[in-house]
Amino acid sequence: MPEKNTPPMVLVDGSSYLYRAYHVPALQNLSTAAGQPTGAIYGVINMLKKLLNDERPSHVAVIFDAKGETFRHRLYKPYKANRPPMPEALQAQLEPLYNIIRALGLMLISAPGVEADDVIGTLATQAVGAGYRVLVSTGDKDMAQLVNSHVRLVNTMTNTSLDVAAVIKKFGVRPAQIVDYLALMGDHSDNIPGIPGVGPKTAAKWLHQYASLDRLIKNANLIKGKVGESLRQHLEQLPLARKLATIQCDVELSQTPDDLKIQAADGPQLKRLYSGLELTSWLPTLAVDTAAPERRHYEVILTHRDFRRWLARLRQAELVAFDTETDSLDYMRANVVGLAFAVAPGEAAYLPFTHHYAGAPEQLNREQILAELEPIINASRAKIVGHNLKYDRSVLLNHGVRLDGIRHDTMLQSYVCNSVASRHDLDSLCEKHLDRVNIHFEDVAGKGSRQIPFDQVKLQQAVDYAAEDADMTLRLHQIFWSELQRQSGVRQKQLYQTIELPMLKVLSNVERHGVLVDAGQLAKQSQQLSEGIAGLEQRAFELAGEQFNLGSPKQIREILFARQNLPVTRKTPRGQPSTAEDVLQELAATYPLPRLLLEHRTLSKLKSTYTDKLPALINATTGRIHTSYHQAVASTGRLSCSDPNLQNIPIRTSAGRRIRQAFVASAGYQILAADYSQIELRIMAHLSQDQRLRAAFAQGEDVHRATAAEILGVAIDQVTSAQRRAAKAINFGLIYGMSAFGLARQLGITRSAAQQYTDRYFQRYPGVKQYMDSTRERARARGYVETLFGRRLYLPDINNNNARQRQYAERTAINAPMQGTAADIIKRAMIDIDDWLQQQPAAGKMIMQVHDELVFEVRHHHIGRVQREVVRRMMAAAELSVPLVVDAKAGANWDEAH
DNA sequence: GCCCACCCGTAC
DNA sequence: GACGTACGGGTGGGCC
Repeated sequence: MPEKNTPPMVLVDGSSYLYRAYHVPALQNLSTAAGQPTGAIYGVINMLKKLLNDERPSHVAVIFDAKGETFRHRLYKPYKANRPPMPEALQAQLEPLYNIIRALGLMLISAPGVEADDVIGTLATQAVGAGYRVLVSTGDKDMAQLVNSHVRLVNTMTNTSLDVAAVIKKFGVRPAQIVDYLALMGDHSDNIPGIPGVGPKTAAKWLHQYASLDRLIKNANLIKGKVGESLRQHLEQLPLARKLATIQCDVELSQTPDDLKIQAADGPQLKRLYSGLELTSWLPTLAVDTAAPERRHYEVILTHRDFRRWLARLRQAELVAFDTETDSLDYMRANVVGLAFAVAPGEAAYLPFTHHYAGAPEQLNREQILAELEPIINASRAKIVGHNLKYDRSVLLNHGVRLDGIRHDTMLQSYVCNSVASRHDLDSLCEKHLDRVNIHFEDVAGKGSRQIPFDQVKLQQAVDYAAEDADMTLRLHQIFWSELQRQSGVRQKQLYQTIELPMLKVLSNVERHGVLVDAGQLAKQSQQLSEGIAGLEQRAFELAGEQFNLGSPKQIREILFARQNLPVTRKTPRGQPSTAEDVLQELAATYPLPRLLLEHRTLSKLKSTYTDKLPALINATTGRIHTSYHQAVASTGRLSCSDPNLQNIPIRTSAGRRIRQAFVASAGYQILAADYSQIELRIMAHLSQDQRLRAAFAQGEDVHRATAAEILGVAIDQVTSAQRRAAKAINFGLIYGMSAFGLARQLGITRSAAQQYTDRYFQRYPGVKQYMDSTRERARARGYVETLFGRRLYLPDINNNNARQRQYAERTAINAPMQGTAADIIKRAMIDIDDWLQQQPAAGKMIMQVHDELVFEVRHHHIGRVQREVVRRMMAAAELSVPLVVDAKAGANWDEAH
């Protein structure tokens, strides 16, 4: 019996592919500069590649019709007589196409005197006899006669597949009746006449009624009506038509099924062929094409005997790709449902523990097996490679098992190789780097309301999915690791190994410890906010003269600009009148309603995003909030976090700060907050080496005040608060690559005034000007910018002809080195501090990172020592040519610690 | 009911 | 069009 899990044999109807590709309009003009047509080649090879990727066969033959007469011509002179000869443009593509197929390591068969159909029929029959599962790839419906429980048709173009049931559904007859069905209908393209007036419906109906052509012929007299008459008139042609439609399954061939095993591809030959045909888009895929023919051997581990065998393999392996399957995305609540390992490409296993559904087999004991595995996954000689192992580490800790033997994480590898890539999840990386589409979680577990937890997924599917993920992780590691080995990747490799990999564990510790929030306090605030919101609503309704939804920009727009005819000063990117904060702020000077809307927005934001949301996220077991830090999201190297986002807790307004008061410490502890002062401007001073800016920091001046004094030409102690505010806006604007227009808008001044400010700034700080110019220039020349520690940020649009996109890339080029270097520095500090804190577990824990700030929960009597040590280590995280200043303060809650 | 774009606002 | 990096809430439209 062919195993469902073993790779299939694929028999490709090359001729059917060839004609279809030739007639694709988009491919018809494809040719080399010298005029060699290549469209059909391109189309056929693409379809083949897709087929190989989709079906992953172990054996393949691509079969073409050869020249010359066949037995069908001898039986029936007019056979295929109305076929025009092969067009010259197609003829010319045959030899190169054959050569590529052979170079790909695939068996090519073109046997004179035998039609492709008969070759396929014969091979399929022999292969099934030898125990293979066979897929016939074709668009030709005649082949449906070959279908049985071991043979399926696949249509690569339409992505459909026909098994016995599908044949019955599609044609209304069983595969064995297809020949009779075809004989009744005839085949115009082969010039075989059918019974006039008989189409698919009638043919199927008759065969349903009489089971076979023979019995139909015997009962032809019983058929009524015009078609019955027609049948009786053409009865004598049916046996011949049947013979012509029957695929021969016993022709003489020089190949046996075993000969069709995929061979190693000939890389150099493929390269020559692709280059010669100017199919340059395929050159980058050569690595995939020429990879050793894929072996896939995925096992399920259900017995102790199998487990022992795999344990030995895991012990022996230099690297083990590892993945946990769980019942939840919440890393604090998730339970391990099963584990997947890969020890070599294609060699993977899934070890299920707790799959339960009707008929699920007995599985090994989770706790016992995890205990036996711990020496491997927690070994000091780390050998575990995984994808986003922070999650797996956490989940295993839920079972008391440590996963600290982490050697590599492919998500972090992808991130350091190219942080700009939009996504670094396993599925995306497989598509991008392995040129393959994985089984997605949704494919096995469903999505939305229909999603089932992984422990209810059938083992068969779970093995395919989980083992594949481990397998792919190992393969991705090989790709990324060789990229990082290259000379050009030396700094990224350093960054990966000394910053990103160690950060994984630090963040895991921070996440798992969590943050204590006072739910009672927040509930009280929610209540007060509700009252405030209700009051504002009432007053707004009175002013508007009608009720409306204050939370709907669309309705606000209607009330303000249509009903009350307030002036439109700014529009949204979609051309709608903007109701954004600064616009309402301006209108509030003249009209009463905008002020109410602003206050309403502030209050409802605080309520919905913070005071309502945070208590809902408290973990029932720990009583604390456990956020998720994302280490591979922000393109500059910063962290981000979600569920909840603790990096945007309000601070600027007093109502907002009350939320910070709810971030508290447990009994006997205090909150300690330590933040870098002006770190990005200091980095700008360091990177630009501007003398005046460096001097300001060296002398410990208030940098915004100093900037104001410089550009306004006043003494430093004469700077007014408005002047300082303007200088601060300029300083921030510089970091963000802001234009004079943006500065003008920010400060509410004219564009020319803003231009004067920036001109004056660059006059006084020429080093900064030079640095900005050279950064843009280098970005244009190299296509990327980098941080002090070698983190690279690619800027594909830096030379884009579209001014908008190009300017956007230029602003990123200015901002990324500063923002990114700051991110590198605080990460270095976190690693160092975490290391130190691990040695004094009683002193306290790191609980949050907010870009330039670290927050700790520290035992009372350790505060002084921890504060000194934290500040010292943060300052020592980088050696800049200006001082790195850290402010720190302890308090009963996060607000007090500022 | 689910998904997504849009607008807006919070942080650094 | 015009200031970088994030996350997320509410609305409202489209889709099933």
